[in-house]
Amino acid sequence: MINRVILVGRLTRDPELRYTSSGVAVARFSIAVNRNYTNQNGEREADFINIVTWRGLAENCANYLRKGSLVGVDGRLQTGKYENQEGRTVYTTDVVADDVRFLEPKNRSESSAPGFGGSSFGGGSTYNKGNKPMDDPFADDGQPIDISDDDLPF
Amino acid sequence: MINRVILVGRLTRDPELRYTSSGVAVARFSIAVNRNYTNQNGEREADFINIVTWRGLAENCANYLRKGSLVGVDGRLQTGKYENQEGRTVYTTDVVADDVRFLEPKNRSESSAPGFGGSSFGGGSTYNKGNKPMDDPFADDGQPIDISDDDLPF
Amino acid sequence: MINRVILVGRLTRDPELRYTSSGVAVARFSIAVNRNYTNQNGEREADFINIVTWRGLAENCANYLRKGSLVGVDGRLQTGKYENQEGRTVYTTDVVADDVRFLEPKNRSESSAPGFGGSSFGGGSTYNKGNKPMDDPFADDGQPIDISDDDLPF
Amino acid sequence: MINRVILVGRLTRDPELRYTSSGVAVARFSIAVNRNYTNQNGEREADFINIVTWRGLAENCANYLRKGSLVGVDGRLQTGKYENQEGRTVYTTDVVADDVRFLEPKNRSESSAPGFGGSSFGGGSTYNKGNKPMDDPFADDGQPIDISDDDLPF
DNA sequence: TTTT
DNA sequence: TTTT
Repeated sequence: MINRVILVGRLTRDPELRYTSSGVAVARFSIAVNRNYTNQNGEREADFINIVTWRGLAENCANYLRKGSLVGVDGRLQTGKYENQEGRTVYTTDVVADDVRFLEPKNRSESSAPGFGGSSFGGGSTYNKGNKPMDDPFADDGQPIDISDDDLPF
Repeated sequence: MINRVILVGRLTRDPELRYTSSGVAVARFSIAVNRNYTNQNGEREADFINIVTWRGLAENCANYLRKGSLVGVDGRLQTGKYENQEGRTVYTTDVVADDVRFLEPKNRSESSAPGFGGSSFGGGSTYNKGNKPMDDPFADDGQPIDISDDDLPF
Repeated sequence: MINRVILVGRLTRDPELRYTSSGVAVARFSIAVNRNYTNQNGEREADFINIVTWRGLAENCANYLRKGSLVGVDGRLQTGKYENQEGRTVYTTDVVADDVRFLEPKNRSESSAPGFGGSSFGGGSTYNKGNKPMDDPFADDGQPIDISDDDLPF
Repeated sequence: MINRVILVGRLTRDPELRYTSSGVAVARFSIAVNRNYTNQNGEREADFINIVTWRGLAENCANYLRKGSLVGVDGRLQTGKYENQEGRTVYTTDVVADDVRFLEPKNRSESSAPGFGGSSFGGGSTYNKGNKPMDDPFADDGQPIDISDDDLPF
C-alpha cells in the first residue's frame, strides 16, 4: 500500500555503519526535524526520527554525512518490535530511506565537518558495480549532493 | 522543516475519541499498511502506524471509521517519550493527520461495519461552525468520502 | 533532489499501452483527484493529472485498471515540452509513477469494469522474470491490489 | 482526495508578487528540481515546476526568495486551462504550496542574493495579525528559515 | 540517544 | 520562461 515519508532535517549524530552477516551494508542515524512553530515557552521543538539506509546508500551516508548535516530523506515508515532486558515489548518506528539528499553546499560541509570529505565517493564499497557513470558528489556547481541508490534493483 | 507522511491502510481497531481538559477532541487509531512484498515465508507483512487526529477531524474519524476501514492519511511524523511503570523511557512515534480520506464506497462500509453510519456527519461536534455547506460524506456517486478538516481553497 | 508526488484518484479513461522502439512498455492514463472543498457554486472540482508508468507496472496497469478505477499513485513530477502544429511550445507536466495501488475490492471492480479481470496477472508480459513469487492481485482478503514494480532496477 | 507534492529545488527567477482584486497576495515562481541521474550525454536534467503561494506565505516568499534560492516545497498539484491567443486550450499544472522552507544558511543567501534581506519579515504585509510572536527568519543558529503560513500546532 |  |  502507499507508505511514503519525506523529511528534511539535521543528523543528531554521525551515521553508524554496520554489515549484516551476509555482507550487506546498513547505516543508521537519527535526524532532528524542527517543528514549524514555537511552543508555549517560545522554544522550537523538534521530532527525532530514526533513519535506516541500506547498501550503497548506507555507505555513502556513512562517508559523507556527519552530525549536523542537513539532509532530505525520501522513504517509508517501518515498524517493528523486540523484547528488552525486562521482557517488555518495545515498539520501534523507523524510516527506511530510498533516497537521501545532502542539502548543504560543499564548502560549508568541509569547514563544519572536519575529516569529512576525505574518502572518494563509494571508496572501498561494493557499490556502483553497474554500468552507469558515478557522479562526483562534490560537483563544480555547489548544488546539493546526490547520494541516491536509484540504480540498484532493491 | 519538511515533515510529510502519506499512508494508505486499514484501521486495526475502532478509533478512540477523547477530549482534552480544554475540550478539544482527539481521536487515536492505528492502521496496518501492507508491505508491497512477501517475506521468506510467503507472508505479507504490515507496518502498524499510530494516527492522531484533532478537533473536527477527530470527531469525523470517530463517527465514520471502524476497524477494517480503508483510509488515506496525510500528516506529519511526531515523536515523544514518557516514563513507563519501571521508570524506563519509552519513545513514541505517531502520525498527526492533517487529512484523513475514507477510501471505501458507502455500501461496502455499511455491510462490513455494522452500526457504522448511524450518526449524522459531525453531529454533536463543534466542527463546521463556518459558513460553507457541509458535504454529505456518503455522496451519490460512490466516490471516496472526504473527511477533511480543511474546507478552504487555500 | 527531492521530487515526490502522492495521489489518490480515479482514472478518467482506460490506460493506453504503447511500446517504445526498443520494446519497453509505457502506459499512460489520467486521474481525477477531487478537491477537498466545493467551489462557489457548490460543485466539487477536480484536478486532472497525467500518469506515466513503465515496463511491468505499465502492463499491470493496462491489464487491471479501467476508467473509473480508484488508485493510489506514488511517483515524481516530470516536465517536458514539444512544438505543436502551429510551432508553439507546449509545456507538459506528468507524474511518472514508481508505484500504483489498486484501491478497490475485487468484486466492485468486476461488476463496474466489464471485461476487466479476465487476464491473469502479468499474462503475456515480460514482467516477473525475477525470482520472487508473483502475488495474486485478487487476494482472498479483499485488500487493495498491489501492482508494484519494486523488483525492477528502474 | 490525497494530493500531495514535496519538492526540493532552486528558483529559476525571482518570485512575482501580485494581489487579487480583493487584496489577497499571490506569489508565483518556478523551481528547477534536478533529476538524480545524468542523461545519455552525461548532462543532469531538471524538471521545472511552477509554484503558487498565497497570502502571508506569498509575501514571505517575495521578500526572502530570489533566483537561485534553494527551497523545500510542500503542497498540492492543481491543474487548470485557458484559451490562448489562437483559441487553443492550454493546460496548466502548478503546485499550490502549503509550506515553503528556505534551505540555505543566512550568510550564503546574503552574499549570493544582493539586496535580498533588506525588508523586515512580513513588512508592509497584512500577515501576522495573530497573537503569536513572529520568528526571526534569520535566526542565530544558521538553521533553515521557516516561512510557513501555518504557525499553529494543529 | 538528540540537530542548527 | 529556466536553477546550482
